[in-house]
Parts: sequence; C-alpha cells; structure tokens
Amino acid sequence: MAPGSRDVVVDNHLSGLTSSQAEAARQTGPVVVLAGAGTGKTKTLVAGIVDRVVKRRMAPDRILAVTFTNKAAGEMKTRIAAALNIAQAPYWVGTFHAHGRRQLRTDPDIAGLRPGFDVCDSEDSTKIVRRLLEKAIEAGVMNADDGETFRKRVKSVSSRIAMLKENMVLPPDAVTWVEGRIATDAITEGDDIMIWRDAAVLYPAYQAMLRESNRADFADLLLWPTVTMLRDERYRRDWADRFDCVLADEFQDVNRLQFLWLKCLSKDHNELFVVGDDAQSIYGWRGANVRIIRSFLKEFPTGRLIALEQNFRSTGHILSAANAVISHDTSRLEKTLYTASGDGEPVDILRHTGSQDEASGIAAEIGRRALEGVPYEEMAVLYRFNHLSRLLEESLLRAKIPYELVNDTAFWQRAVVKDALAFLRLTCFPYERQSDEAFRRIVNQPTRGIGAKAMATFEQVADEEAISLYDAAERTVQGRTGKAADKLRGFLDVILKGARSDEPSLGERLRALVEESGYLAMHQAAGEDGRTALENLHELLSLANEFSSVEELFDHAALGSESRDDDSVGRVKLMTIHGSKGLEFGHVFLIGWEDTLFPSRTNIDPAEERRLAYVALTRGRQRVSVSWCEFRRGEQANPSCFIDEIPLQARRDGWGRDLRRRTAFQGRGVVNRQAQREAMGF
DNA sequence: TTGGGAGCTATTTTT
DNA sequence: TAGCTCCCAA
Repeated sequence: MAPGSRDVVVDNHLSGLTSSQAEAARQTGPVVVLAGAGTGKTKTLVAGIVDRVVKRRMAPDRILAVTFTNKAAGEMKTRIAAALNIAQAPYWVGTFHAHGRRQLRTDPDIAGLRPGFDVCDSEDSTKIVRRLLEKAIEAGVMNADDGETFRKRVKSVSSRIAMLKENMVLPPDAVTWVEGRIATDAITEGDDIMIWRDAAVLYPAYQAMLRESNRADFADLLLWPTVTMLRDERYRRDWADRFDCVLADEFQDVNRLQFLWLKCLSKDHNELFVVGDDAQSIYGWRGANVRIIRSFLKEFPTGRLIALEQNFRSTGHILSAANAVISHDTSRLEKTLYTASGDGEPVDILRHTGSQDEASGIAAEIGRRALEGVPYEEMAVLYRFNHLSRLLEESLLRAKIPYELVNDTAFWQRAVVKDALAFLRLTCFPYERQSDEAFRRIVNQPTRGIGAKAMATFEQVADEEAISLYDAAERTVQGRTGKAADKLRGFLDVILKGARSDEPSLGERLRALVEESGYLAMHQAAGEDGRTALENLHELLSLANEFSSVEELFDHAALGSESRDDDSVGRVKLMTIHGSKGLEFGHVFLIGWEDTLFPSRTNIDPAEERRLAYVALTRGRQRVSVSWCEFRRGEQANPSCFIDEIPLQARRDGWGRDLRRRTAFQGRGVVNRQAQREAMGF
C-alpha cells in the first residue's frame, strides 16, 4: 500500500460531507447526532460506519447498527455495502426486533420458551388479552363496564402491557409499579387508571399464556435478552464482546427497553453513535420516549452532541414555515434549519368551502402540475387521519390520476394471508398448544357450524386435559353424528393430511390446504367481494415458494423483512403524515389543516401534534400546499393554529377553487371506484 | 346455536 | 372502507 493511501480513501469517503457531518462520522465515544429533516442523517450514519471500518479498522461484522423499520434497514444495508464496496451488507445491520429475535432464538430459555417458538404480532397479542379479559369479567374478578367499549378496552389494555414491558417491568412487579405510578400522580386520568390496573393484573396471565403456547410477542424479543444481560454479566459479555461499536438511527423514537439494550451492548467500549431528531418524535403514543435523546448528554457526560442544520432538501420558504411552527415547542433541543438554495415558491395556503371541494381542488391541482411536467410519483398528499383519503380517492379517480394508497394494510397483516398461514401453522403443530390461535382462526372458515358454544367445549376439554384445541376437537367429535360433526371431521382430516404431507414446496402445501378445506372456494363463491382476497391468496402462494422452511416463512410473516419495496412509479402517493416520515417529494399537499382536525385534540401530548406538522412540512422539496376547509362533515371550522404560525412572507393565501377553474381536469358523474381502478390498471 | 344482515363508528401504527 | 356488535330467523 502506498504511503498515505489510506488517508486518501478516508478523505474520499468523507469528502462529500459537510464539516459537521464529517466531524460526527469521525467522533469516538458516545455521540448523538441531532439531524434535522433533510440534513443527511443516513448519509452521516453510513459515513460513521465507513470511518470505523476504513480508518479505525473495525471488522464490518463487529458493527451493530439498528433502525426501526425494515425499509430503513434495507436502505441502510444497501448504502453501507455500496460505501464499503462489499457485496453483502454486514451481518449485524437490521431492526431492533430482528436483532432481538436473533438473540432470543439463540437462548429461548431466557424467556421460558422452547426452540422453534413463534413470534406473534400485535393482533395475536390483542386476542390473548381479549380472552383473558372476557374470562376475568366472567369470573367476576374484573369490572364488566369501564365506560369504554369492550373493543377499545381490550386494545388499550394490550398496549399497556406492551408499555409495561418497554419499561422493563416484569409480570410479578406490574401491580406494584402501576400503583406506584398512580400514587405519584404519573397516571391521573380516571379511565387511564382503570386500564393500567387491568393491564397490571392481566399481565402475568398473559405472559403465562404466551409461554404455554411457546410464543413471544414483539416486546419479548428485546425484553428478555435485556433483562438477562442486566442480571447475568457473563451472558452480557457474551453478546457485548461481539461488537466494537453500536449505532442507532431514529434515536428519538427509542423506548427505555431499547435504550437499555443498546447500553448493555456498548458499555464496555462506550462506542455508541446515535442519530435522530427530537423535533420529529411522533411515536410517543407507541412508547417512544423523546426524553432519551434529549438527555443523552446527561447520561453520557463525556459524549458529544453534533447538530446538523444545513438542509439539502427544501426551499427557504418551506424551511421558514417549518422552523416557525416548530419554534413554539420550547422543550426541544435548539437547532434551526437553513439552506444554501433560494427561497423558492411560497407555501400555498389553500382555503376550501367544504371537504368535497378540497378533494376535487387538490385533484385538479395535481392534474395541472402533471400537465406542467411534474411526474406523478413526485407528488404526495399527506393527511392526519386515514379516512381523509376517501374523498380524495374519488376525486383522483374521476380526474383519471393514478395514485397509490401507501400502507393501506400491510400484506402480511391481511386477514386472508393470516388465515391461510393459520392452516399451515396448524399442520405444523396440531397437537401442541402453539397452534391454538391458528385453530381458533380457521375452524369455522368456511362455516362448519362451529360457534361460540362448540368452541367453549373445545377450550374446556383442552384446558382440562392439557392438550391442544385440535386434539380436543378430535376427541370431542369422536362418535358424534350429524352435519356439523361431519364437516368438522372433514376439516380435521384436511389438517392431518397436510401435517403428513412431504411436499417440499410451501406454496403447494398451502394450495392443497386452502383448496381441500374449502377456504378457497369460499372466497371464489363471494364473487366480486372475494376478488381482492383471491388476489392476495395467489400472491401468498407464489411468495411462499421463496422460503425454504415454514419457520422462515412464519418469522417473515410476523416481523417482515426489507425486501418488500414496491416503489411503484407513475403514481401520486397518498399516506398519513406518520407514514411519510423519512420520505421526501417534490410537491406535497397537506390536507385537512383545520382546528377541528389538526392538531388532534385526542393526542395526550399536544407538542407531538406540532412535531407532526413539522414532519409534514419538511417532506416537500420544491412546493408545499396546505389546505383547509370552512366546513367539514357539516361543522364549521377554522384554519389550524399551525397555519397561523407560518410567517406571511413565506406563504401565499388563496381559494382552492381559483386553482381549479384554471384546469381541464374536471371529470363528471358518479364513479364506481372498483371498476374505474381496474379500467386504469391499478 | 349459528349464521348472516343491518347498523354503527372510526387516531396516528415502524415491529 | 372495514371491522365490529347486535339482533333475529332458521
């Protein structure tokens, strides 16, 4: 190697960076990079990795890098591999959950699980809670009416249990912990107190249920490894010794559990590099704790905070609008975005008379910009609530503008997909309680006369004999005659046949199951209603063939993976503001900015709504249009307080209808959305 | 006891 | 739009 060649390489890697970015990448010891929107967050993180590998000679496989989403992890992998010029990204780059799963799969017993445990998603967790709550009410242990609908209560309790886990509270300590929080007024609201108490009481039973059925929920994946690392120094060293440094993205969204996990793994060398933006913390309701990034330096007094403030994404006007809105959040870490590019177009503030008017107005404006040469995929409409997309969809269809509803319902979450997988899961472990949830899901799909009563019998037999529901059903049906019994026997036989199958292709096995069980026929018989279901089913069958084992398939279904990026071009994107975090578009339309909708009154933390507005505004590169309606659902409304905060010199106010008049994009008549979608090929 | 239809109501949703 | 809950007929 020629003298100095190494430095040349380093310079090459850091040369495309600003001085703050490069400084951050070169930092040793604990460092928090406070990276405003569009300031090159991921770029800096990747540069940090490159610096550690190239200059500090760390082996790529001894670097732990975590993110939250599969998409972000995939992106990070690609960029790291490219930057290091290696074919495959380092092994330990992935989501918190994927890492936790690896750790737990290595030693399932730390969570009281056996090898081959399943990971259950929040829907499964909620179902467990629902059954426990029903039982508790039935037994008179718990209040029947809580002032809330049962459904809402179940959801709330389920999410509180997850929050307990994220606060490192173990089942036996839950009641004490919650009572302590109530005593210190950390929990005050009447309803909230009840929900927390419910959660504390049900948590041990919930955990027992998971163990019994050999399943782990999302929080378990990180909880038990962390608890064990804190308890057992040898275990901790075993894991911590695998890494020379630890990096985390979107650090403003970590919860206490994730932070402790990171600390356990980095405390020996203190090489903890985190990147985030407290002004973009919008997941507090999901357990994210923005105080962790804000107090990073208190936690690590020797650490460094480096702020990235030069924005490379948006125009000056967009940034001053965003800065103005976020400046009212006084608890945030100080930082002000600036740009070297010009002011650009002012932010349009569009006033509409009603929501119908807004929808057609926005659609028309999108059409007009498309005529001006803006590609559809460069435009996005963002809203606070999912239901705001409805009217807009209709207007877009009418205007023949292709669009994509992002994150409608994730593929693996869809009922058909979960049903089909339940068939497969049941064939894997018919005689183990691990498959009980799968059994409940599909015994009566299609209907076989198995209702609440029959299920209660199966549950009872299963509990008494300590056998699986499948087993219980098999025993119960023995010797019975009649239509329902025959149908049930048919179902059980299909499962048993599937269990004995030595068909190597998972797609084939699935196909046989859904065909023979009548599940496929059920959807076929539904005609138009079953069409999407059939499409999803077929997609699943071909997707299943890409997996070499059922375990792999199930893991993927629960946690997903970064491979599924369908960046469809030529379509306007419609999504919630939450869904847009981390993305950018040339032209952004923000709808429904009324005092009745946004800020949403139901958010416990008003500052979070403000940060949401900040995220929304900073998605746009060239143009941002904010729209509000004088009337929505018959109620009068005023512009959102966030609109008032946008400085006059950065905005241009006008009526949405003035824009609409200038365009030829108005279609006519009522449309059948499904038919039109098909006609347009999407 | 089941199954199906009517009717109601919706936060946001990385894993 | 969808996903539940409630109610009634078979």
